Amino acid sequence: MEENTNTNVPSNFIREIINGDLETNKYQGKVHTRFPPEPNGYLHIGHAKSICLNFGIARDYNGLCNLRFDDTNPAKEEVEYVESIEEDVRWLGFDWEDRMFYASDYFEKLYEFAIQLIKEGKAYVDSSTADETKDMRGTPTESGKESLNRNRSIEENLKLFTGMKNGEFEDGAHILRAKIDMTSPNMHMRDPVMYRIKRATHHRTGDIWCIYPMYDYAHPISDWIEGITHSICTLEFEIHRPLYDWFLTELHLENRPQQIEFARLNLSYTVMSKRKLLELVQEGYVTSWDDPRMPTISGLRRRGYTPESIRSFADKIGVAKRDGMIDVALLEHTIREDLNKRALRVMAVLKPLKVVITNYPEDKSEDLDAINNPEDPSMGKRILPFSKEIYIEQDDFRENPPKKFYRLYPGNEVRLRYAYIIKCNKVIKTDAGEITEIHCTYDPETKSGTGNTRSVKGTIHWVSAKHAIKAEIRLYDRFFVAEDPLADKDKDFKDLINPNSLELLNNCRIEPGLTNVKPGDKFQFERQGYFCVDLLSTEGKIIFNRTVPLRDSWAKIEKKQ
RNA sequence: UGCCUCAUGGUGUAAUUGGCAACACGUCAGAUUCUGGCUCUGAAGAGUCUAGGUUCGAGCCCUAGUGAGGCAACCA
Repeated sequence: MEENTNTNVPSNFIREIINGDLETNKYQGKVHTRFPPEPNGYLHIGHAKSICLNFGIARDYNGLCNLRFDDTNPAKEEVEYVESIEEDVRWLGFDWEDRMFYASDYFEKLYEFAIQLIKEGKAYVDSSTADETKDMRGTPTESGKESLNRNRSIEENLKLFTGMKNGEFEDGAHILRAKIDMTSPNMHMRDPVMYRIKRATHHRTGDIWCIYPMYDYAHPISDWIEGITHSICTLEFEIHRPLYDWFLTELHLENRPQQIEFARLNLSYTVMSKRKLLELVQEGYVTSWDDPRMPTISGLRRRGYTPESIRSFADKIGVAKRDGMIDVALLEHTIREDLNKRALRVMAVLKPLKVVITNYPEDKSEDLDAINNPEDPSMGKRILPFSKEIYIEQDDFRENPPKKFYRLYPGNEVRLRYAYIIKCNKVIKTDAGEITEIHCTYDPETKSGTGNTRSVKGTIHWVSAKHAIKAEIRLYDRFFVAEDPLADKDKDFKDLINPNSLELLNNCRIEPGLTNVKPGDKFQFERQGYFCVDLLSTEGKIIFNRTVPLRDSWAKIEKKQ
């Protein structure tokens, strides 16, 4: 039974499990997954892995995937996060149709199940303090001790738990615990907490409840209620699985979902934990959750990443149980791969150097043809104005060229892309020796598209000085200097922030056709990289973010020298 | 001195379930090129953590080690 129709995705252990379940007809041929974020922060690329995994499996096996908000802790959760999560999942290209749920949808049912467990003697109310509970739990190597309240009568437990629900007690006065085994080598089985009293306004249920279920209790039941077959989560929950199964067993539930754990994503040169990302935002190391240097979905979106590139990345990294670290180079590869096919080519000069073409008529200007995307002829052509004074990239001129430098230097010729071959005759400098402009002559016989066969080693980009428009361009680089900013536990990861992660250029010149760009528009600036119009860009002030530079083999050659 | 899990080129995943270790990224070289991009061609790079065992045959099965990660919120 080969249900996997997506040939881009290599086999993985989760698909093996599903294939096995399909063969044994464990779930009557059904495959139903879910993506269950807690709405307490913004989604990041690690979540994208999980989203692509869960929705991807549902798609490939003709199954379903739910979006479920795991909102059992009102102290940390907000609607703002719910909304951003919905937006991000949708943006990534996935559809939960009418299956958006909340753990809080099941508060009533969860409460009834808790009563059932109390009645069967499998749960009890403990009135110990939090500290006492902690002390009694033992350590990984020493077993715990039973609470004095462990043997309360069912009637008393019922009365107390009802009282907890009805608001008769202070926060922290009691908890409801599952009666399992205080000597278990698995700490999570030592009478885990099922409910705590917490007076906090829940973003959906308001003040209706003052007791809230814990994750370990709510999650298996929520999965079961929704008919989830494969409950996929990250490795740190592995040790919770016996508890997940315990609740389902003790509640006598049929068609039980199974929890499967995979390794979370670690990406080099960044951090992924919500707490650390929050720290970066709150302490002003970045401007916001969607700062283009953030590994959040919204940050990547603003940086210029496409949903397609992120999905392709998720497919390429695979799924396994061993934790490792993925090289950002792979992420960068997927966005280049995607944008290479689709992005309009355009000329932009980031650090302008004026070139005067001395033998070109003063008032003349020409309209030149430029190809929009050599990878896709259907994208057509555009017109580029040319005139006597142009700007080229400062990096494309050297007064004293190193070996293998094919660009402009005194006495050398280069082709101006889509225009003419020019020759550098003179370098104009200030008294201080600073180069202010270059004087060149052009060869009128070498106009692009005229069939002239004379060729030179280098081709450089340019814009016409009097036609070009100004723009601000933000060059982003990796946010940390260390591959794993958390590797050294004695060091604060914030000390490893790359001081040059943002280079702001506000004197850039871009071709005039770009006057009306809109936030989110994506381009390849020829020879430089992929750029995207920033969220805050306006007609009066155009702002571009560099998504990723082009691969640059010259930079490698130069570095070697 | 516990319990759970994991171990395959630099990185990340595969390996028809016991049959010549493959793919992608990265790296290097070359070809092509009006983008030092793309594309194309080729190369280097692991003999599968270690030691035993079973077998005609082991990355895969068994035993014992070693190393790494996780587990002691009224967080998820």
